[in-house]
Amino acid sequence: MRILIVEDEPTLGQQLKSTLEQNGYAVDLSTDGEDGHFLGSTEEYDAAILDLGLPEIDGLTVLGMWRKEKRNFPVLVLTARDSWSDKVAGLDAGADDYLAKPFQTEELIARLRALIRRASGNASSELTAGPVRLDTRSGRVTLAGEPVKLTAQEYKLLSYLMHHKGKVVSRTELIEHIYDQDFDRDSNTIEVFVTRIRKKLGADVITTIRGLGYSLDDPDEAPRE
Amino acid sequence: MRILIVEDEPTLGQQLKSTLEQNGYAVDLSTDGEDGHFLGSTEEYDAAILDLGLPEIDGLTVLGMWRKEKRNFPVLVLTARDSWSDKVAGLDAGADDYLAKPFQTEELIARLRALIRRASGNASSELTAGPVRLDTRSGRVTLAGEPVKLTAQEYKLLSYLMHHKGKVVSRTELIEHIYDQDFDRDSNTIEVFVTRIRKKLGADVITTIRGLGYSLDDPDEAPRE
DNA sequence: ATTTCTGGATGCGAATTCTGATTGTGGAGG
DNA sequence: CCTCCACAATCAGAATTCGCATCCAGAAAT
Repeated sequence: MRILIVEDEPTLGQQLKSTLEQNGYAVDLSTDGEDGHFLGSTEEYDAAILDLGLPEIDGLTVLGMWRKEKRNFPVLVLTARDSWSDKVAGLDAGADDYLAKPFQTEELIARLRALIRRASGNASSELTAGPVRLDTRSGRVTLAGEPVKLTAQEYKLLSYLMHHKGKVVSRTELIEHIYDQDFDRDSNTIEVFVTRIRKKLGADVITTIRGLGYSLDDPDEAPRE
Repeated sequence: MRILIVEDEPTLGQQLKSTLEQNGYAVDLSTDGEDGHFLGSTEEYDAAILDLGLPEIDGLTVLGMWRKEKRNFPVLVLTARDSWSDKVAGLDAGADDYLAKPFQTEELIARLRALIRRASGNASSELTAGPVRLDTRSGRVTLAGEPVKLTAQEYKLLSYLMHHKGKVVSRTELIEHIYDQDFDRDSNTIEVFVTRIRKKLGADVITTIRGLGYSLDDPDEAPRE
């Protein structure tokens, strides 16, 4: 985990840096707003600790710029001030947490952990197979980056296959997982939907294993002979 | 957005509930740990406010159980105690934020907003999608700069969609997140409100994915990769 | 008391799914 | 090497489901 500290007071900054490093973080320390903003814009951090009382550029401004640039790492704001209106302003400006000086280092560490944990919680789970990409979180499918419109059943079928990538899935298994309750077993809907998916995503996405079922393989992972 | 409050003191609990409701949240209130834990386990919340000093079951225990059950909504912990060691314990138990009693309601609201914002992966309190802009701080919505008057429910629905921009959101999910506990789940209100929002903001703001739900897309957002 | 808002009902129109028939294909056995 | 057969793919029309607009009554706000 990589952390950026923007803190103008050298003693505190250094102390924080070494404490965090002892806790297993990689830390960059910047002592003024401009430099700090630049680092946050160009490097990849898992979180930032930002002092509001900076010389030259104010901390809130730096935060605002990051957010405008779509820099979405969580930011923990430090401030000497303790009025709730400042806290509200900071939180609404895009800060994720707030800590008033002076503080216990343990509390800082705990809050930082909480921030990072929370931020990693909404990583989108993506399933890929060749050029096909399915985001289970947003329910979206793309083919080579281009969004593809799938109907409800098409999506369910593809989703099941992608969750079992590389495995041979029988027609029965598909019917059981796509339809609730019992469903007319001798119907060829599965074939129909496989056809339709192939039309939208390319014929080679789903492989037919004659007599057994279908399988979805990732050409990137299975080196072809 | 739907919030769970677990607070044993009835006066404070009721007061919080009505304040939050005035701010456009759907709120369920529980006055003891067991019931609170049950609600948090079975219903869908966008955040919870949890008092640590509960009778019978301790707040930290409730929190621990939720986390063990993989209930990942953000939790804001309230406590009368003010020692940092308690804070650290709370945060490490899986709390996402911490507020010591007594507190300013404004700060609570601001922290709650920040929690929900971050939980949905948004950095800024200004949510935009094409010409539509929603300011979670003021509760205002503009279309191409022009202010638009939305009713309470319209705002709730739009707000939820904008917090989950790009995601396909089912009707069930919408009902669960903009209404509280007791509400008739099979009614067509969602459709009605979607229609009304489209009338005010333009038909193309909300996309229908037949059989799956609705999704709000940002045309400005370049499809990544 | 008046106006606005909410939530449920209804019927229409359209997109989607299903059915059944037909055409296509691989491979085992002659 | 060819044939045949079982299985798979495709197609088009039918049936169904789903979503939308509209309306109305009761609730809530002003």
